[in-house]
Amino acid sequence: MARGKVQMRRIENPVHRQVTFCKRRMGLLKKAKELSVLCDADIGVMVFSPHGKVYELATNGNMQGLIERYKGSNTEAHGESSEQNKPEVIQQEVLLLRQEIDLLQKGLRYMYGENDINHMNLNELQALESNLEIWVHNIRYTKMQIISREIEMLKTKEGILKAANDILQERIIEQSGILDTGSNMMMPQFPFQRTMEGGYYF
Amino acid sequence: MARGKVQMRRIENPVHRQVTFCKRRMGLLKKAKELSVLCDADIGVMVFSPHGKVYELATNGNMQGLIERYKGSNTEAHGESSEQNKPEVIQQEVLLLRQEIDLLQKGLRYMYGENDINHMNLNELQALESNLEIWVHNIRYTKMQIISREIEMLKTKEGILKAANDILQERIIEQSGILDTGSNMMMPQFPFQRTMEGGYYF
DNA sequence: AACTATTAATAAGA
DNA sequence: TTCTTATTAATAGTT
Repeated sequence: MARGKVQMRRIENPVHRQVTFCKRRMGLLKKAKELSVLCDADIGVMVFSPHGKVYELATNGNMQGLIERYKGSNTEAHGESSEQNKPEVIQQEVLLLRQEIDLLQKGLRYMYGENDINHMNLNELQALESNLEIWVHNIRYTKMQIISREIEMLKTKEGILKAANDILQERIIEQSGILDTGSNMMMPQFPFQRTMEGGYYF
Repeated sequence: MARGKVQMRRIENPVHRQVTFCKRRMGLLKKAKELSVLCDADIGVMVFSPHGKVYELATNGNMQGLIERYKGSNTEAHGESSEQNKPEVIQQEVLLLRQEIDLLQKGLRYMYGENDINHMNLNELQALESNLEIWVHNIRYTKMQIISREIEMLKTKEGILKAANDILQERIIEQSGILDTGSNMMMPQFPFQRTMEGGYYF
């Protein structure tokens, strides 16, 4: 949609294809989120890259729930479940639990749009409370993943620099020996003391 | 995207909402098809209207297949078998869901004191909601402080080590000059290249 | 459902 | 991957 039309066929150039995949995938998920928010719909999107990687979006934060719901609506339409010979009671239970969660999460969204909380009953509010923690947990988990990655990378850099330090120091000692001077006295105290090697309190 | 921006929140006017739902739903499915064709990806989209109607798209013509694939990619990481609907698996799922709910409810009760949630009125519940948000926020804030401190310290250490590197390198160059040998040729390439200087996504 | 004035998405280039 | 920009595509409000 820019700098020229694009033909609706597979992009042959692999680089172009990858770039477009990345951009349009983001666009698609954004559109899905918008539709969900604007129109109060639950949406699940699964994208399978040609290399097998999976990208997903479940606007209620629970793809399993949406899948259950999808299967439910599907089998209901056909009047029966053709494949599951399993204890249906338990499966039904999972379905109900997930549907409940879906509903409650939907209620949560009202909280941030308008104050429709006043129109919810005691049970709904109770469920909403439980959901807040789940919601917060999901966000927190994602952030923690990012932060952990960041810290790991910083630690790696630290390790590399320390190794570099050690090598450089050895070199100085070597050369000092060759010089045979008292210049060691002036040598800075490297590597620096290590501190704070303890765990991280996530 | 036309005749004025639209706020990203639920459209209150039911007619507008319905119209937008229809238009954007079509747009979403179109985008999904395009992405699929252009980038050779398989895509599944499930849209659940607020009234329970289901709209779907499976670019390979088989949503069940995509769901299986999704589940497979999800559980492969955990090394589980491909049998998703084994009674044991489902039972386990119910157990986990229940435990999660139980845990959250315990936390809520603990937070509010000894009061049983079931005996609370609307106002109390609303107060509880506020408290929960504050509570969660405080925990998150404290953790962020700790993590920020951690990252700051790592960065400081990095800076110190880099500075040390520079000094050591200078020293080597100096001493090499005194030696007046060709040993520079063997000098390692320090300091190491800086990479990953990007921001942190808190 | 059709029509457009606008906004949003994005292809190409850097 | 990310940013910018020139264009096309999507769509909000209207008819």
